[in-house]
Amino acid sequence: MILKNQVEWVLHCCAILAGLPKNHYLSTKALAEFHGVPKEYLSKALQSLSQAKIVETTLGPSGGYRLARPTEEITFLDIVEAVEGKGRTFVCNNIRQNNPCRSADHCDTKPCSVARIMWDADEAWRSKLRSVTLSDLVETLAQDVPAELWKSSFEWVMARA
Amino acid sequence: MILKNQVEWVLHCCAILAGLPKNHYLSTKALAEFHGVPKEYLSKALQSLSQAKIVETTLGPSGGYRLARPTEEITFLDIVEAVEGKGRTFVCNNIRQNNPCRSADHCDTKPCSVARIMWDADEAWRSKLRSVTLSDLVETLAQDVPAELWKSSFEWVMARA
DNA sequence: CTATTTAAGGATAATTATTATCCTTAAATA
DNA sequence: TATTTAAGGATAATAATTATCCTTAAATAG
Repeated sequence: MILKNQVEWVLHCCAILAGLPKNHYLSTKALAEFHGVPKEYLSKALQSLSQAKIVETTLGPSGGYRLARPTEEITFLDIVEAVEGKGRTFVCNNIRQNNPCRSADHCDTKPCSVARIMWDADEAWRSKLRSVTLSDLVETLAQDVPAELWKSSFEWVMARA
Repeated sequence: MILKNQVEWVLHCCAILAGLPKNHYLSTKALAEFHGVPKEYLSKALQSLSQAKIVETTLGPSGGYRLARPTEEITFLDIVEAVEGKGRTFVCNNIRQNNPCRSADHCDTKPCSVARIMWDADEAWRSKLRSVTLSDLVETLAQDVPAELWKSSFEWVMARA
């Protein structure tokens, strides 16, 4: 069970968009080139972000993407779910219904115990992702990325935004 | 990103094995029939449990599987990892290395910030699964499953164990 | 000793999900 | 008007999941 590589891509894209000055847009082309990923396929992932209202777009030259909300109001969960979907990692097929000892009219009152436990773990995962915002990420990156590289990357982006 | 259906199967199988008296084994055939799942494929999942030392086996008539440890010492994480592997759900391809502003000899000191956050969420998931044992599951099932069905299921199993 | 039952594991096939690529359309803009 | 862009449809390539079938060797019952 592995997340799509698009998740990694859009998280990094959002980090870049987070550093963009107001009223600037960055194109799929620039984002794909910056991260060294295929433009057409990245485009699909960015469309998912757009549908999820995490980014907004404009067309034409100097068009592209920008964040739709302040960085403090965009969580990792928002971004991950936009690409990966909101479904749970554990799907309960209710195999307890196949128990040969069950009467045909047996009716379950609660979800399966196994599923409840697995879903609790899912929720712990979600909860953790919900607790981290893009703002937090930018803060961490600002500390981790050498000042030199931080500056040149910003300039690279601004030459295209 | 969805867990294998084998995860659901083996969790239910372990619940059944947890109710087995000492020195009894239950075969793949019985477990597959009880849960209404394909015997051959379930067998692969049970082999994984065996390799993970969660269950132990014996051959021949009246052979099959039994738990290798007390129920309090088998966690959901043990079982899930046996089938699903121990890898993380987020794989970092380190796309920051593709940043065109990087000098060729640039060397990262820490793992990528994005990955660290995603891995924290993975760990929250694992941690939750590690906190629940087979013993806990059996306790919950004992409350959820009607006494009638509980009894008849036990008898069904014992007729084959 | 023999026939049967069983788990283990190899080989392979079918199905589904992921990872793309290409093309058309319509909007923005220079 | 020509160019640039996102959106979205269609399709293909690759990989993961979900099986099925077969052989081998160990345990056991007769």
